[in-house]
Amino acid sequence: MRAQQRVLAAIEKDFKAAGLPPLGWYDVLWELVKAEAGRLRPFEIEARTLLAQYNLSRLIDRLEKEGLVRREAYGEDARGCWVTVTEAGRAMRARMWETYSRSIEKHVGAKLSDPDARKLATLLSRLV
Amino acid sequence: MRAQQRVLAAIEKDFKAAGLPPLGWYDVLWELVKAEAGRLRPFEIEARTLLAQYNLSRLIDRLEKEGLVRREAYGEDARGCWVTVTEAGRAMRARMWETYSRSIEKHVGAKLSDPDARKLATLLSRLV
DNA sequence: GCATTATATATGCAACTGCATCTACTTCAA
DNA sequence: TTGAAGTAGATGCAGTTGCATATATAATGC
Repeated sequence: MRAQQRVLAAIEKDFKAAGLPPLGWYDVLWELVKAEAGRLRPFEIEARTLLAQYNLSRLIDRLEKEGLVRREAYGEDARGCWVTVTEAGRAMRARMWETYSRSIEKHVGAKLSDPDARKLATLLSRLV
Repeated sequence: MRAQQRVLAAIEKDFKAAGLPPLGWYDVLWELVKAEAGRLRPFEIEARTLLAQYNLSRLIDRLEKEGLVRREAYGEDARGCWVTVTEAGRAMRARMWETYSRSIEKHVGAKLSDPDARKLATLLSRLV
């Protein structure tokens, strides 16, 4: 818990210093960029990111307001929608990754050898 | 990040199911119970728990409203105060520990051997 | 001494979260 | 075919957080 708290705080701080939005935005944008056609249903994003449904719904509001994603109709089921990443969204993800990757390297990579990092990942994976 | 999120959510869920307050309360009460005379200055709690100053200030408000701690004057510096754990606070900490310890065992202990848990702790300690 | 700076804690406000519930569909079963 | 139950997503509200700043007191430099 302590380690997570420290590392997360350090990364968020780097993001803020770079004038970037919160880290949570990255996860959603990244899932969308990875997805086929750059779009997913909200419930798919939910499953991939572990965001709560009501939090995701509002996070999409914020991303949409910033023009990083678009909500589009989902034909086969009128209840649903697609969330599609825009060009601005892709650009923002790329820009965030520059800071993020450096931040991960600084706060995690620099403190563990590659075998140790792998060992850590293995141990943690048993908890999920 | 994922592992922490999952484990924390599972523990908070156990707390809720047992009708207990949030996990954060435990940390503060435990620091106070461990401390000499069952009291600490807010900034000492802050350093031990990694809570932000403004969050701690309001957490103490909530604990005080529930009668679990008391704010008392600190003679040598009129800016400061003592936060003292009450008998009700000690009882609550003990009650929380019953759920907490079982929860840790269930969500962490049961998934790692003792040597693996030690290894994990060692690796994580390098990140803080 | 006295103004400046630093420290300890609190607080107004805006943003975010959790919870419960709502709306709008879809599906299923008789 | 229709009513009950299920699913996708949104939202009102209360509680919590982060940020900036306020308040009160102490320490420090000149």
